[in-house]
Parts: sequence; structure tokens; C-alpha cells
Amino acid sequence: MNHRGRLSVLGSLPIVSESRSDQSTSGTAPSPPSGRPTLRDVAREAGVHVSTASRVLSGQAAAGRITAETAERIRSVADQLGYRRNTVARALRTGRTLVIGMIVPDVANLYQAGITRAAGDVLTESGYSLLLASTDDDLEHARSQVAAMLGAQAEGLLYGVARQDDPVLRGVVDAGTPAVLFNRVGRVPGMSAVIPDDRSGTRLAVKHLLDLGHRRIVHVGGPEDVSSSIHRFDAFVETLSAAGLTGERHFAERHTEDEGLRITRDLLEESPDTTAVVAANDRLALGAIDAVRESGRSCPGDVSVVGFNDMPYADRFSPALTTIRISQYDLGFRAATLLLEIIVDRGRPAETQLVSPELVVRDSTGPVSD
Amino acid sequence: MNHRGRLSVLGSLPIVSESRSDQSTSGTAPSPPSGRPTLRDVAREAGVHVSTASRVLSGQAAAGRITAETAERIRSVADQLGYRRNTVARALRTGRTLVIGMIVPDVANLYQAGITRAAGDVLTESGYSLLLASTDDDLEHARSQVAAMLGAQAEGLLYGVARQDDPVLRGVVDAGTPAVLFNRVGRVPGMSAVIPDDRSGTRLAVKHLLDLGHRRIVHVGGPEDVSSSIHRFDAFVETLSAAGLTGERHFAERHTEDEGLRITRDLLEESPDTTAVVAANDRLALGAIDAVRESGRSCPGDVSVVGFNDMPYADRFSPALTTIRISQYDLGFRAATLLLEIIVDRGRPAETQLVSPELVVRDSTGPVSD
DNA sequence: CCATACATACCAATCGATTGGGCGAATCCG
DNA sequence: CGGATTCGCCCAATCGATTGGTATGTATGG
Repeated sequence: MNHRGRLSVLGSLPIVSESRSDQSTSGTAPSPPSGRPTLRDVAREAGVHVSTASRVLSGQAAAGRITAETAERIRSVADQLGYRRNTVARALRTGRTLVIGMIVPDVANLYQAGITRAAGDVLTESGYSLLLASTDDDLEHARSQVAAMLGAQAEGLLYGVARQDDPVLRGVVDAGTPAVLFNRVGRVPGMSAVIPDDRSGTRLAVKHLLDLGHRRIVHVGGPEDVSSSIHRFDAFVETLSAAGLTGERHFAERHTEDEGLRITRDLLEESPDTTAVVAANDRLALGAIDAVRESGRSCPGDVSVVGFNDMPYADRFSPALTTIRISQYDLGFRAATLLLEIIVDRGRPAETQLVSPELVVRDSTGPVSD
Repeated sequence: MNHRGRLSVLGSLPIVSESRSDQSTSGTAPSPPSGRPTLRDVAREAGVHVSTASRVLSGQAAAGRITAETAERIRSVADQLGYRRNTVARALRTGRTLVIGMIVPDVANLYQAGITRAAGDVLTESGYSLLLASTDDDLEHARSQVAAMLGAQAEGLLYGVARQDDPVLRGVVDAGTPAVLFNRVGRVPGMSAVIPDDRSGTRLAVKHLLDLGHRRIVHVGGPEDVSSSIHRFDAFVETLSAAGLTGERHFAERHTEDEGLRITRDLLEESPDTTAVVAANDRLALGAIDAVRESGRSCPGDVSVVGFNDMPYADRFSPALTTIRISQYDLGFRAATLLLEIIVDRGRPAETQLVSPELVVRDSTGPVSD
């Protein structure tokens, strides 16, 4: 590890090459000694040309182009100097940065963190690095983050903050950078996506409640211009009406417990005979449970609540949350995999993959009581 | 947004410069048309030299060096072409990448995700980007991720996977790249860190239990070569012995619920008269509660459990977890802030900041009953 | 009306690595 | 022992942006 220490083995080695110190013409002042050995240093020390060193160290040593002995010597010198390929320079020359940008509303969100983790695993596995940004679902943040990532020549984008009509997303399309949306889609053609099967998930939730005998069901929706909220809301209405019912619903501003509390409070006031709540996600569901209790009712005794996502620890909440499971890992894994495929094959037609939901019955739902 | 569409305004504009197509000597084949306009394109279109364009677009237009009119024209052309500064080229020339690498055991972990979020906020605020990697606490992963980040010329590292004797960390020190450890420290001198005040936190936990009358207390520790585990274990032993007591303890392999379950199961078997458990973190505590229940006992009725961290939703678990709160946001915020300060002032002496703990009493602890 | 000063824009080298082409030398065959 | 071929390495241009130094043109003063 201690590269610096072993430098002395090679005798007086100038860490910074001195041969270019006074270019009499014009040019820039020599950069301050960075200490980092460059390819040139390695080549000089090994007594070969930089190109030769490059070929060896980049593994591009085509069959029989370079003697095994030479290669070994170069590798050994590189090792002793603690040489590290400068990815920046390499990227500039080759046009490949091996960087993928990922934009999420908030990494601190459990569900999104899981997706991020999965995507990271896939990318690392393929030699890519992950540039991550949280936007708090703010358009300006998204815009500047995307700009930064495109400026950094990210080879692809994982975009998890799509709104229905998303100008930032349009910019990405125009830039021609490969991208995959996840969690949400936008009204932008030609863009691949990996999202939960919102409709069938919601259908499962509603049917579960209907099976338990509930007839007065309300919906706590997510933000109004987010595809998942819309899909879930639509499916809620459709499934109910197929059963000859209707149900009150409100949209939250954000996917937070506070909003779930606020919306549900309102809904319970408007429709006091409500016996069940379908929430657009687990955090809203937690807030809904709070509202139920706040109103003096119990969950699931008086009001049943179903969430969506099956976020980590949903089984440890009190009551354990009945919810629709979407595998975060699967979603993140598929999104990243799809993106890498698109990068390799740009001609590939856009596709939208749906992650299948699964009803997980726990303690926040029960038979209607009265 | 639709840069491409407005290109026509400028008439026949060669997206890719054609003036350098046949350099008769040697050299490389011209790169494929990337479509991305470069500074050269902007300059040509605006009728100025690239250097002029550079100065304008980088905001380095020193007072009175460039006419307002010229500057405006350049900016306008850049806008029309959809020009975006190539960060890679800029970084190569200036030596500044504005990238910070962050290494965590697992972003999907609630507590770490919060820290990541906070750090990301600070970095974004200062114009930096965040390169993130999870290592699963695996040494080889850490090694390759650090190598990738150093290769990418990250200007600094936030290192959250330090082991007691960490070769990777030594490599970072040798590389001379500014770094800040968080959550854990290692036996490596000269490295700044932001960590929880493990000792006083644990003291709070143990005293809380003593106050409740507990005398038979065991400790579920974290991995043995992680500083926080050691600090917490030491403080556990010291605080107990100050009260004239001793307590059984085991170390877990990882900070997971499963391990908490396994260890606690063993401890309860060894010391069946145990009335309280101090866990090195909340996930272990959750496992401990599982073990208590599994053994037919109740929490907090028969056995009290205290966690550490106050992870998100700790208040919603069943029972709501009594724990030692460490502000994740504060920790991440301070770590990132410190790193940026170190980057600016490299001479700065290393420092270790402690994040103060706070006892949060909830439902997993109660008075000793017998 | 000429010389000096100042404002403005251009020149060219540079960051570090990559890579197609070319040249000298060693090897092989007759 | 000479010529042809293969082998091993080097040359130099290049990716795109930055920046100190300099040349050109205009305004000002004597």
C-alpha cells in the first residue's frame, strides 16, 4: 500500500516531470506538483514510450504486440509508483466516462434507497460509477442536477422524478442521452421505464377490502401530476365502480406521513362512515392510521388501511401494515440493467417494464365491523 | 429546452466541425459525430476565438476584457446550440473535478441513507457532485470503489466503512486525497472524522436501565473491528462496573436484525435472568426484541431493550423503541462540511467531531418487574 | 497630426491518456 | 549469406476547455 515509501527503490525519481518546465514561447504556468504519477512518469521510468505503457496498462496489449517482459516491467513500475489511471483524461479521449447519473426525490426515503442500492450494484458490477442526486421533487433542483450530470458526460440517466409534463425530461430526450425512468413515467415519447404495475396493485388492494366486506372506501392519493398517483387513483375508481360503488379521494402534495394525516383527517370528516382507506403509498398509509386514531377510531377495528410498496419494516409497524409489495430491488435492478442495454444498443425501441405487485396481508386491515 | 429544434435559426450549421477531417500526417480517425456542440462550435458560430468564448461562458470575463455585446452574442449562440460545458475536459485542464466520493456499507440502510442525503445536500449546495458506492462492508469492494473514485480524481472522500485496521484507508492516506471518516474511525493517524459520541450515548442507555432498577443487563455488540462497537462495548462495561455490576456481551457479525436475534437468543440462554438488553444499534435491538418474544418473554414486561441511532420509524415499531438518538442529518452535514473545509485548507490539522447523543425513552423499556 | 495608452480579442500550449500508422530490428527461408 | 516478413516499439495527433502572453485597433493627449 505504501507506494510513496517504496519510491526510493527507484532512486532519484522526479515525481513531477521537469522536462517541460520552461517552454519559452507562451503557454500556461506549470501546474503545481500534484504528486500523482502520470503515465508519462511510468513510461519514462520503465524506459518505454507512453503509448507502450498505455497499451500494457489498459489491457489493450494486442496479441504479440508487446513482449511479456516489457509488459511486466511496466506493470511493476506502475505499481511501485502507485500509478492510477486518470479516468478524466481517459474519458476525454475515449468519450466514455463510465458514469451513470441517478436522480431520486430523496435517498433518505426507504423505498428509494432500496432502489438506489440495487441500481448501484448493477452498475458497479459493470464497471460503472453512480452519480447520485436528490431533488426533493423540486423542478429547479432536477434541472440543475441533470445539467450537471450531462455536463459530466454521464453515459446514461436513471430518472426517478418524472412529472406528467416534465420540461427537464424533455431536455434529456433532446440531449439524446440514454435514460430510463423509474417509479414514474412522464408524457414523453420514446423513453424507457421500469415502474410498478400500479393498476393491478391497486386492484388487489381494493379487492382485498371488498372481500373483507368494506363498502365505504376512500383513497389517499399521491401528488397529482405523478403518474403513479394517477394510475392508482384510476384503478381505485374503476375497481370500485365495477363493484357498483364510488369512493371519495383527495390528492396529497407529497408522499409523507404528515400529508397522509392531513388528507385522511379531511376525508374522515367528509365521509364519517368510512371503513377503509386505500393509500397511494405506505408513508401516506402511516399518516392515515394516525388520522384514524386521532379521530378516536381504531385501526383495523373501525377503519382498515392498505398501503403501497411494502417499504422496509412495514411488518414491524403498529399495526403491521397490510400493503401491496413492489420489490424495490427488482425495480432498481431492472432499471439499471435496461439502461446498460440501451447504452450498448441505442437503436433499441423504448419499452416500459412493469414490476408485479403482490398483496401482503398484515394487521392494518380486517373485516368490516358493525 | 428544445435546443435541437432551434438550430435551424442559424442556418446550415455543421454540428461537427469539418475543418479537421483529413490531417494527412498520422493521428486518430475523427471521432464519430457526437452531436454535442463544443466550445469551438460556439466560437465559430459567434465569430470569435474559443478563448473569448471560454472566458465569457465560464464567467471569468475579467472586468472590461470583453464587450458586453460580444459576451451577449456568445451566450446567445451557446444557448441556441444547446451548448453545455464539458466538465471532463474542464477537469482535465484545471485539475478540479468537483466530485466527492462517498463510501457507505449500504445505502439501503435507513440510517446511512439519511447521512447520505445530508451530505448530498451540502455538496450540491457547494457545486459538487456525489459519487456514491455501497460496499456491504466488504474489504475488496471498498478497495475497488476507492480505486475507482481516486481514478476519477474525486477531490475528496467521505468514508463510512472504516475498520479498526483498514488497509484501504491507509491507501487513501497515502494517496493524499482529503477525506473524512464518518460513523466509524480507524487506527489511522491524521484523518478527520465525524462520529457519534458512542461512549456517552451508551452511558445514557445503561444509566436509564439502572434507573429503572435493572441489574442484569447484557450487551449485543456490533462487529468487533468497528470503532463504534468497541466504544459502545467499553462504555457499557465501564458504566456497569461503576455501579458494581458486570454484564454478559457478544459481538454480532453484522448490524442486522438477524444477528440481533441470534446473539440475544444466545445471551438469554446463557443468562436466563437477564432483564435488559443494550444493543449497539437499532437493528440489533429489533432482533433482540424478536429473541425476547421468541423465548416466551415480553418486551418491556420481562425484558427491556435499548437501541442506538434512533433510526427513522423507531417510534412506530411495536413496541416503540427506546433508543439513543444520533442526528443522521447533523452527522452527514458536518462530515461533508468538514471535508469541504479540508479541501480548501489542506494544512488544517485533523479533527474528530462528536455528535451528541440523546436518550429517547419510548415503550421498549420499563421498570424491572419481579 | 503623431505618439502613447488602453481596451479588446487572438494565439498556442497544456492537462493525461489513447491509438492508427510507421519504422527499425530481429527472424526466417531459400 | 541476402532478402522478405513479422515483431516490438515509438511518433504524434487528438479529445475539449483553460489561460498567460501578445497583437490589433481605437481613443486620448500633447
